[in-house]
Amino acid sequence: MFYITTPIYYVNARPHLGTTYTTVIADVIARYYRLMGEDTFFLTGTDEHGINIQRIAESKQITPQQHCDEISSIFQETWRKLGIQYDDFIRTSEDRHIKIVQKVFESLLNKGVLYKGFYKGWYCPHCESYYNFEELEEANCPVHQNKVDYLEEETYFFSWSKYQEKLLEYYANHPGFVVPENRYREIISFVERGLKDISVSRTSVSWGIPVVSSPEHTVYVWLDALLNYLSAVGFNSDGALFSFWWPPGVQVMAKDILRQHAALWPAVLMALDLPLPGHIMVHEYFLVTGSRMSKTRGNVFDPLVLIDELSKLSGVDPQISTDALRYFLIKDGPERNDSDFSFESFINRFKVDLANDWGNLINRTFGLMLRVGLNKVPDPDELYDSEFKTEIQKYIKLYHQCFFQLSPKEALNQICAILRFLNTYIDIHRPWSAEEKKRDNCLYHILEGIRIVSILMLPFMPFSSELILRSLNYCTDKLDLRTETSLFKIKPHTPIFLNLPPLFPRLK
RNA sequence: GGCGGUGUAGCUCAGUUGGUUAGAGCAUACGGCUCAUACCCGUAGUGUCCAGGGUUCGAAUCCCUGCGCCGCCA
Repeated sequence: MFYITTPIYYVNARPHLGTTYTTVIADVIARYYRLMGEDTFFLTGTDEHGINIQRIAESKQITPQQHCDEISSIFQETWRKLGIQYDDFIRTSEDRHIKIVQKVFESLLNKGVLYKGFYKGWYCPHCESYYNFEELEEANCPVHQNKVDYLEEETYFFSWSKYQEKLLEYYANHPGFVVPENRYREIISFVERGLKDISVSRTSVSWGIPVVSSPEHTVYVWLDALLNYLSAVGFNSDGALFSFWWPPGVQVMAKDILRQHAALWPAVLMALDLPLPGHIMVHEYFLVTGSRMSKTRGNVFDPLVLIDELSKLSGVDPQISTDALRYFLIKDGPERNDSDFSFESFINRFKVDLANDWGNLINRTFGLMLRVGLNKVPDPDELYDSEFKTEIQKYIKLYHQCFFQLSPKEALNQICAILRFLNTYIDIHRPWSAEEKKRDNCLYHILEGIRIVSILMLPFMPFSSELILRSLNYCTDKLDLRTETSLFKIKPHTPIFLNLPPLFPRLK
């Protein structure tokens, strides 16, 4: 049983490379677990409340709900095109979510971890937070430089401070709770410096979930948003479903929301007496020539445009371009450090790894078979190469370890190592000039290597991997990664379809 | 200003609890191959491991100081 989530994305903008990266990571891990035979539940969705959305809708002269419907469907469409295999897509404006949030709010009230107080100060609608006068820059928001309003409002506070010690104890007992380790240390240090109770309701925001016992309040967007992880799996509504999936094994996100997920969210769960997620997995940012992607800078990349561009350049099917983008994101994405994105680096990855190494390996193998008139898997004549086996098994083992350590990037690097090994293997055995038996033996091993790489590649590049496996006449239905990657499973004399055009054509 | 992160080859990065000549990929150069998408394979490198000091038989690794960049907070 494995439950994995992405954050729900705020509907103030369309999907971009950053949200795509987070979602692809989660999808890769989810696919991996499914292939490992686990029951897997992958959740993503959209976060739709708050004053920002209210204002955007006003400026577009539509209702907030209309605006949310529009953006939310763009997210769903984008993920579908990127091959994101989510099991559920939750929206915070849905009834099922609203009801749970309301129930949870009341139960937190009953438990005495929420209390009424007053919040006052200068409020920035973009930050959704208050500032002291001294913090303002020329009476404007220090972050956004826009006008701030003096507000004093009644609000509910969550007794975050009560959980400080419990959180620290939990971190100490669960070293892998936040991954990677530098973020784990960061959150400990944050909590050690002291938690202040935080406001979890607003009276000034109408586009939100009303508090049942006090309907002039709406639930603060952060609390609202975090609770999606509960409502999607039937907390307080479907006990069997909930106890089956809870808690999440992995929750993926970018570093900007570490604090909410690694300190606030666990405290809320503790208040509800619920088990905490296994791992909060944090990644870094994509940069564009050294600075952060943002709408105002105008340097935001749309994943669908990138796919389109690649297809135009290479003439490949959009599904292949999608695979290429997924590959690029995992291979070059900011798993542990911020990293620069450029269209050139994307194209370069396509050329070097996919066209030259992976695509070409298949092409040269199939081409050779065609040339010598083979259209079936050749017979190795019982001469299985044990060094070949040992070498590949070594990388497969590492591949699993990398997934276990939540590093899809490193897992992918193990596949690349196999590819290099296979290309070298052909060069050493020279099947094009070897006598027939040796030639067939070599080709058998190479085909087996291609089969294994395709299977290992399934979480990363689902479309192309399936295409290759199908041309090897290899059944991919309910494929189990654990059993299907044992060596020498490809059967001699199986007819294979060699007329596969270059999957990743070389670009000019 | 405080807290945290980070600084390793031209580029992107890996370096496990201190332990021989500091590694990988890309890019570069040279050689080989010619089945293949002018691909692939092999060889070669180059490094003030940000700087300075300290601990140690021994430091990229631990400690102190400074500098650069990033994030969060004030």
